[in-house]
Amino acid sequence: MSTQHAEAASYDVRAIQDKWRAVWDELRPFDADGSDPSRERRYALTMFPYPSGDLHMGHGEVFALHDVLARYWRLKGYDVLNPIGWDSFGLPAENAAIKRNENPATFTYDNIETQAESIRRYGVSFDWTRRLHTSDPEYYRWTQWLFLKMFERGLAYRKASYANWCPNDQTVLANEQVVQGVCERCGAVVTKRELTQWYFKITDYAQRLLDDMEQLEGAWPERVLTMQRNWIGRSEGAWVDFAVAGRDEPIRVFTTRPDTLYGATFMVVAPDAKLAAELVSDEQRGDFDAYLERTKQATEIERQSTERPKTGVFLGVHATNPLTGESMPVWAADYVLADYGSGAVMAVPAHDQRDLDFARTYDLPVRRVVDVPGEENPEETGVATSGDGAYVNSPALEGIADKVEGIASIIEKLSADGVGEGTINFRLRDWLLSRQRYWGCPIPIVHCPDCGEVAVPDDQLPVELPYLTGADLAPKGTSPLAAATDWVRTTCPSCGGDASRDTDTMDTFVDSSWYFLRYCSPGYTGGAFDPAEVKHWMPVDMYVGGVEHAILHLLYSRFFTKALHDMGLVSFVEPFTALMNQGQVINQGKAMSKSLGNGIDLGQQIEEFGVDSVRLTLVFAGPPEDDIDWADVSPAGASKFLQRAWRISHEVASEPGVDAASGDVALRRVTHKTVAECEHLYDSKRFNVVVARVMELVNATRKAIDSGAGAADPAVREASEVTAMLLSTVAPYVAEEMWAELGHAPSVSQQAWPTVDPALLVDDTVTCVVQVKGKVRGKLEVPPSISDEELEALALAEPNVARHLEGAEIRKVIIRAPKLVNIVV
RNA sequence: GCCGGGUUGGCGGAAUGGUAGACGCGGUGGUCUCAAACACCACUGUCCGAAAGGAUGUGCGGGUUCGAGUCCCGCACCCGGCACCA
Repeated sequence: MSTQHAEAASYDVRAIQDKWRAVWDELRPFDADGSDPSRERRYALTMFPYPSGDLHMGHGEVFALHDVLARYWRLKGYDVLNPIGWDSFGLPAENAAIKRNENPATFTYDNIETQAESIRRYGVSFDWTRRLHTSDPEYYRWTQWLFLKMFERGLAYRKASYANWCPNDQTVLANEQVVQGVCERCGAVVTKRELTQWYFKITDYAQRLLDDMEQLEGAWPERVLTMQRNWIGRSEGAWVDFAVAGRDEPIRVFTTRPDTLYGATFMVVAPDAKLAAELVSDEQRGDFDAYLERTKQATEIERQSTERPKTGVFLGVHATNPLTGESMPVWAADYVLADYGSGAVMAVPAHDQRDLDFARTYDLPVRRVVDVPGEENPEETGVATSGDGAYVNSPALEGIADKVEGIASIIEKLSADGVGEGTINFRLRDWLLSRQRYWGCPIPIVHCPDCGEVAVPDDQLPVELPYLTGADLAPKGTSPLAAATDWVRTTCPSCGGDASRDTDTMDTFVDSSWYFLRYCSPGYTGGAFDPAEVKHWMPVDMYVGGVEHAILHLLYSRFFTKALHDMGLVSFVEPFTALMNQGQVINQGKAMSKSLGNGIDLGQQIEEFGVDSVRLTLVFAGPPEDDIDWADVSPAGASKFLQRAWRISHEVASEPGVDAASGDVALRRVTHKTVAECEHLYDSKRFNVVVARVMELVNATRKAIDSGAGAADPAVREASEVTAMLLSTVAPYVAEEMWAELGHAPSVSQQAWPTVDPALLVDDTVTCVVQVKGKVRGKLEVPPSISDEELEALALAEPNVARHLEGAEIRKVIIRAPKLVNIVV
């Protein structure tokens, strides 16, 4: 037999890729059906790509992992929706267009065609009939429609505020797009600009975004839920009003420690909050203006640094402590943030480190009101205390030594006096959605001198982008659309007078906040989506994508879904019932980068090893969420295995349709156990282990052919057919080829999941481990039905066990028939 | 600082509280070959031993249990998130 192997048969990787691709195009086995409402459905979704150049390794991994599940679900008989599209608005296309003196559509749609071709070659089982691009007017018409729905309900509004500004991209950014003070996209240091911008009122949904995470617990990665919780930043406390002499409005502050109110010795207001400018006295105005100017110059990085010494300026006014009636100086300092809480705080230097640092810098009084056991007086040590302890200098809290109780008690007192109330504050800010760039969805609003902000009527949507090219797109700090004067000039839909269009475009995250709904009915013209189709397909059963969207896209999509729910447009409140974050593909311990020269090109790997081998390599490397170091894996090994698997199908010597029941029982047991176990493994997303089980099946089949039942045994055919089916989820081309070798008509991906014979899951004999004092001293081959008594007798008779029992007294025998006996001496 | 996740051979990784290291990579030896490649077979945690067998072993220290990689307590280190958020 070894002579045969010396010229081992093999399949032509490239030929079968071309062959089966054509067959799939003809058969369309991956289009979602939807015609039978009683058939159970599954929605598999992968984060749609941005059309930058060709696919890279990261795409290769997401598509491979997500397709395993889609294909498994199809084998299980579900009607599977597995759509693909492009997130095709965005800056890279615009920057390329400026450089090449083109319109961004050229770059965008060229890249989309390149990627589409690569994805087809990659054999992903997408339903291409539902393909969409967010930059198509037929798509963004509905993005505008949804914006207007938000506008109608007051969820989209315009306000003047200090916004994050990226000096490189020349546009404002949402908070979510500023990471540690730099632009999430380009890395430029972000500054602040006062601008009037559009916002979505995501803060209205803060509590629900938090509460509904309960539904996602266990189905979303814990770290993503944690990130969202951190980002939303719920904080319980109270607001407290401090009266100011000569002013009607009090200074309102948010505090989580109202119980330390007796320790408040001064107030601090954010310099860039309106309140500061209102409060400042004439004598202090010069100093304040200078300080405010310095604050504005500071970058987000500088502003957020905790290392920086505290600075501030006295505002020349005093506020009154509502509990003690004491007069407290009011300062402005940039350690207080304008857009959190009310932009003002009561400073309790003894029990807040920041306040203490400030107090020591400007020689302000420190008064301890909580005596924390084992901790020194903060005034002397310079270390603020925040723990529980007996309240001191706090008449209203006498006898209380518990923080929770103290807080409740003070809130009650403040409420009774009408100067405070318990409240909840969030870190989450409203979503700034305007962008001063061209290649995005125009905001469908007309500004009328008489009527104000007027929605563009439905029948006039979409508001299409004017065709601009090259230098006309160059960032100037204002939207390029403003330069298209003919486009801007329009009439007011309300009064018919002269008016102008809004010249900003939307953040591209708006486009992607609802695309999963559009997939359900991509051609629908009666609205953004057909409610009946959405009801049928949504919510998404598995969403696969990178963790970098943990708080951007995923939070926004959750918000959109809830808003649409409240509008009565969808029946569910969470769009993605399960989420999987694939790891990164790295090389030699480091992220791939041009500067390191360690990049691995997906296309090149496919050229060398073929699609199936690359996909198998990515799936087999480890758990889906773990990073893959390309230096640790072996696409050549994957190739070898696939050839081995195929060769078996080539050697099978029985006819299709032969009854497996007469086949070799030992091999049949392996086959049926593999099917049963893989089902469980797929369901728990352990695809790497699925591959390992299929490898074991192939090994067992090889052995049966070479030194057992032989290639003509029906069990060998059964094993090979199961191998082809399981393999079709990971390596679709070779699986089809095997299926054809086995004499079947395509497509293997449309076959029904094999039926497991429960009788074959039980072995004739099982290995029983015999332990003495918990250590393995012998093994027995016993029938699975063996009784405890029989097993104990056999165990005690085992020679090596008997040797270890010599001279010892048996105290207890634990029997877990038929697998284990533990003898305690 | 707060929150979340992790730590298993040379490497990637398997293990409903019951044989730790499945499967693969790499390595060693062999079959085939004039030779090589391909393929196939065997071995491969560490230490002692010719073998039988024994000792030891899942980041560290304790605990629960007949039995712990798995459960509980404490600690170290690594990765990720948030952080002048009052």
